[in-house]
Amino acid sequence: MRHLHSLRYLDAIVRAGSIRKAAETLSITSTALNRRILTMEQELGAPIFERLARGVRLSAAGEILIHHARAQLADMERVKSQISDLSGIRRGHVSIACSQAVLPVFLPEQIARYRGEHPAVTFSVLRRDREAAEQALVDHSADLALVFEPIRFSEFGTLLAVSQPIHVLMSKGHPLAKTRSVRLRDCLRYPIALPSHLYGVRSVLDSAIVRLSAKLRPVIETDSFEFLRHYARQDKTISFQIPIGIAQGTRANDDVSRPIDPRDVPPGILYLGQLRGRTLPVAASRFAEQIATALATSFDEVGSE
Amino acid sequence: MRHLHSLRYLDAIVRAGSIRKAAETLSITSTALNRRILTMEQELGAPIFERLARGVRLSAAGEILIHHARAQLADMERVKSQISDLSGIRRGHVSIACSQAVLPVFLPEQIARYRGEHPAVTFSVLRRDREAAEQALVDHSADLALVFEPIRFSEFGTLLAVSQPIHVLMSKGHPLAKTRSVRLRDCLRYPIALPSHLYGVRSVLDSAIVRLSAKLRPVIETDSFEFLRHYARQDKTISFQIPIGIAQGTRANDDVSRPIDPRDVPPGILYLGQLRGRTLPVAASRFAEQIATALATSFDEVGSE
DNA sequence: CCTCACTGCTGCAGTTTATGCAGCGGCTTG
DNA sequence: CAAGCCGCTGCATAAACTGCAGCAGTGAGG
Repeated sequence: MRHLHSLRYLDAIVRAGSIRKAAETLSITSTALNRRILTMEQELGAPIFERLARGVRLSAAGEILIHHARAQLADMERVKSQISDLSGIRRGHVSIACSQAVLPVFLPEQIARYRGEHPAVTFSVLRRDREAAEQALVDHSADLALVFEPIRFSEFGTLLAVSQPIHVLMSKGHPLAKTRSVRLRDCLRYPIALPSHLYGVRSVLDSAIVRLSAKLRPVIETDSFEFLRHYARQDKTISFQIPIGIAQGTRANDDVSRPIDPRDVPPGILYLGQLRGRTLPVAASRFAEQIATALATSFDEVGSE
Repeated sequence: MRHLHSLRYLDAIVRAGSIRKAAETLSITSTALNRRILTMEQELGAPIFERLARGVRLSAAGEILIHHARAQLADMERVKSQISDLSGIRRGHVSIACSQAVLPVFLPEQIARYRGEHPAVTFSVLRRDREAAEQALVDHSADLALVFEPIRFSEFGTLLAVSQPIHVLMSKGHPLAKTRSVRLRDCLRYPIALPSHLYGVRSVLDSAIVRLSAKLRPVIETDSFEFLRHYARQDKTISFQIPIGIAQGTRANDDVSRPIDPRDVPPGILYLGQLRGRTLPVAASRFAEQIATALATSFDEVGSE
């Protein structure tokens, strides 16, 4: 819709940090962009940006406005998708911000399944740590978030929450693999590879370790689970992961996982959520329903709030 | 803001029912308006209006769009008011839809008081029956609603609810005025003037009467409380009203009011509310706070929901 | 200290978009 | 069947937007 161009421009400037850069990405001249901002500021009666030597920064008024603008843009998408839906065409776009754990198995499966039914729907998958995921909801760069142990909750509207007990990951022949369930103390006797503090698995482990008045001494600390998994296969280190991140039933899998005894480490929680109070586009809403049922059937649901 | 013109036009057409009529009220030609709609429909990929011989009517897609448009327009007002508020100027506009009962005394007082502090704020007061009040919230023609015994609740977000026992209204010398409280049966012995079924007072009375297995036989039935009050002064009829509608402590008042015994007629409830989930403009929000405290101090608050 | 790269901003000209006028055909109503 | 609306279209005009070239201000780096 033409009438939203100003808002799109605004958004681009905020993201780019300067009018000229934004003009490039929008493939118009900085002149046009600059003028639009000037007229908007005049209409508004207040400056939207502070002018700095290296670009522009949102003023207080601008902060309010950009929030409104992004909401408008997202809402327009929703309207369009609802109208498309009216004529029977299930098209649209779903953007989802998620923790790494759902990337290898769960999300690919789910998206493939959804697109099997609705091939006209496209997806964006944003890998975001737990704090950034909520931010993505706020600035409407994501419709949905699927996050393990999120940090802040103010703008997060929970759709579903499921329990995710921490599992120990190791190669097949590892001594810990003998028992059904593993005690945390036993883990500490082996070299450990850990995800960085950004991740929920780590924070759950950390607080459990504190209660044990022990200390985690990781041999490897990384923010790539990909690396973690491959490394554990070579060295005899152990690692940790949550069930949704573990490929179940794949044959060519030399890795073994065992749950940690819940007395030692309480299960973490995986949240499916959206921006509080927002009405999602049709496609996003349907997809959310799908993964909600998928989650609810595979894992234990946790009473929300 | 210029970029919202299309939405404003859209809204005007829906209200007017035809493009030509709307064009008049907008003081542009029908050509321009028509063209805007056509291009919007093209951009949208779906017709917004059905064309009839006598004008236009919203299509299904149009219904979705107009809802969005009105929300956007209202939200822009909110943004503007928040930005004005930033620079310390408390300006803005508050539109309130309300039952008649608050018109004579309560609302004039409250608005005057608010405008005493913030003279730059302007008001619209829409007298709406209980059903139309909620409709006004939905189509954003009102920010707030102050309604006695509303009918539907789906889109109504309650801010405060206070109890309003029904009072009997009569002229000074009336026999019923002797006691502190009046039984309903006693009222039935006198000629009665009643508001029409549109009003909450009537509906509360009606259901109470049914329980008494008696019948109301009103001498006068009207939708004007103004008339009701003046008539009761001349004839010896009695009438009914809720406390907030009764001028308390004014000297030049020949009317007397007595509460009906709560065993006969349970108190009705006066609701202050807004559109569920909407963020109000600053002025409306402040004003709502003011009347909420005013209501809470004068009357008994009722646990919401 | 000076240079240099980068910023936002402005006057002018060209282009695109929106508007207004007159008029057509279709429909309902009296 | 005529009158009165209605939405819609071709054409000319008015308004808005865009692009080019160039200016002044600012901060980083040598």
